[in-house]
Amino acid sequence: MNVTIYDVAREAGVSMATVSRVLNGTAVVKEETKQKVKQAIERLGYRPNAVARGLASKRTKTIGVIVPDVSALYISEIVRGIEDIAVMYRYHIILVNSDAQLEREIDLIGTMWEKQVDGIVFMSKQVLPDHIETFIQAQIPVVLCATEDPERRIPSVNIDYTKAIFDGARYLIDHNANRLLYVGDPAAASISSQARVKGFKEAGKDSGISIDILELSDLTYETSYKEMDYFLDSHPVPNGIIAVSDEVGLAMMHALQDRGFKVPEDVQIIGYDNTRLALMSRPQLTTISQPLYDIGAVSMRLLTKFLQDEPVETYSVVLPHDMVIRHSTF
Amino acid sequence: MNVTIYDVAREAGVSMATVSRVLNGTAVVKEETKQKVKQAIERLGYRPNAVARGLASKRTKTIGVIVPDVSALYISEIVRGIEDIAVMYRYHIILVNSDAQLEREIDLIGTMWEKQVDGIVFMSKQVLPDHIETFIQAQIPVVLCATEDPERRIPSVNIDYTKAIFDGARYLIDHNANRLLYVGDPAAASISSQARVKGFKEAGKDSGISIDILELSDLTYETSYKEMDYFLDSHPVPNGIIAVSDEVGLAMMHALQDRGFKVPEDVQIIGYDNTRLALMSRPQLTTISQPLYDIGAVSMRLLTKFLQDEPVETYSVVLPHDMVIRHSTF
DNA sequence: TTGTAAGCGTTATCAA
DNA sequence: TTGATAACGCTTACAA
Repeated sequence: MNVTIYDVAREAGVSMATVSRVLNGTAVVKEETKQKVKQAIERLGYRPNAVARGLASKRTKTIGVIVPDVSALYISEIVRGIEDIAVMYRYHIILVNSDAQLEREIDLIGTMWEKQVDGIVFMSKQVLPDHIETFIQAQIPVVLCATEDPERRIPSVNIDYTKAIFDGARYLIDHNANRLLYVGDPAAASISSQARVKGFKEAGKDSGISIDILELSDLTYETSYKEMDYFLDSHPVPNGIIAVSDEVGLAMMHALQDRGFKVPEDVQIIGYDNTRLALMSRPQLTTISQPLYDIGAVSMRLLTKFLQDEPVETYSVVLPHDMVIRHSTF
Repeated sequence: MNVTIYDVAREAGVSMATVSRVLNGTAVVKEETKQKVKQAIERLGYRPNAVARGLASKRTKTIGVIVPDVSALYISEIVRGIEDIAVMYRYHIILVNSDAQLEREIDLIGTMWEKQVDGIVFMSKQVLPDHIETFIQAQIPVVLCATEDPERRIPSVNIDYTKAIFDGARYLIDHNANRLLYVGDPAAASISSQARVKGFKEAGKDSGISIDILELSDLTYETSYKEMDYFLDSHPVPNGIIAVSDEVGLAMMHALQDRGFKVPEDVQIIGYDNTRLALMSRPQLTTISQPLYDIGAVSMRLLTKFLQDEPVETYSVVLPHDMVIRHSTF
């Protein structure tokens, strides 16, 4: 059998209440007693049982983290941010993958509820009424991470996707590009896609600028390359491209280069995410950088504020994005 | 206050034991009673409290997953494998990052103990006596994932790193390379590094083959590029290279190409991991593929066997690796 | 087939 | 400053 708080109490010649007190520092204990208890703990190799503690205190010091897929590069970076801050505040995270499926997401929120997590960091393509309803029903503090509630009823941490793409497009325009192409997934796929397309369109409203959009069926290098290649058969070559990711940006670069076009002379390209990929192309890729780690970290920090009843100024945190200028643009 | 099993019992007009029985299917319950209970659960929106259940049953259905850093590409892929199988067996995972620091690792094992996890999937550079001791003390089933106990006291899942590099080197030799270079981190850094270097040396024992090793100070693209560039100043150009990762392989390729060498004509290059990166270079990178997802999945599966007292044939599982031939080799 | 009641290992509320 | 003791919400003998 395992050593319990009761064993420690007996060993130290005090009551279990006192042991609990020195363990949690919830009340003043005479220094001498405290030492006795600590020594007993040491001697017995006692470890408090977090489950029992969770039951008694109704707080598990555990956060549910629901993501579409940890193995996605940008997500694992965010998760790292979440976990680091969680540890800092003495929380642990239960990590689950939803594969971006609504039913599974709802189900997972329920499971988190059963697990009595103190809070949830939630990530998904979009937030639907079903989500909101479940959150409310479960009565668990939630922070949306890189995800937004259109009605802003749930706190969230994001960057301004619209402005990010807008800035990128403006940069191209300011550097003499006038035939712009945005390459991404179908805008219907997620809130952030819609936001990006919106930014692109806004930037292209100038006179003399033509804009076009290439919707990819998926966001892998191979598909992007092929579909761009196909696109070029029937469309004039753009001289400015913004891609939804560095991987797609790289595919664009290769598709163009393989047709004999020069980057950035003939066409300038901007990627997205500032992954290591952007460094490994020739020329190196200019890219829009999202502070992924920070998005995770700030989400978790925001959640801790709710959990500790700290005052919260901003419910919808917007983190600044950045453009990293390399050599695929002027 | 939350709905408890007691509320359900009253609502259904049965005892809480009966409710527990229909919940867990631990005993036969009359169909009629079962229906009553189920309806009561439905009406009340009851969710069992996993913490209370964990305390009473002494099993939390939770697995601790200790990794150096989730945000590392290959690790997040493994974690995904772990989580998928965990879900399949109705477990959840608590994920923690150790940053490969011994002290933190030991500490985390202790925390997992407090959390009363049913088992641990452990990943680290190496397994030291301190680890083993802590595992034993905690009395929690552990599976080492992509990590090995030199004395094989703890079950583990790996690929045969020695053979993987050996195979790669043999491939190069069979394709007329006779000046081989292995590029990796210092062999002292981890068990797997040592294993790889060993495989390389073994393959190079043939007459007429010269082998060399370049130890990188870190494994990023930039550093690798620079250190290779420096290396080439004072060493003859190898005609066959095996890199410790695709990223490093890519750096090698670029360093060579920038000096005017042709890949694979002048020098053949083999990467490691079969990441998406390998597809994105020109020429595309031949690479040694580790089944990362599977390593995670099999680790977790193995752990479930221990947890459910299923018979286990192999304590040290070795998964097959693979060579993906592309265009950086003949 | 069902009910009773004793844990599980803490925290938290009273008293002392 | 400390000690009893009642929760916490469930599982699990043991009875019935």
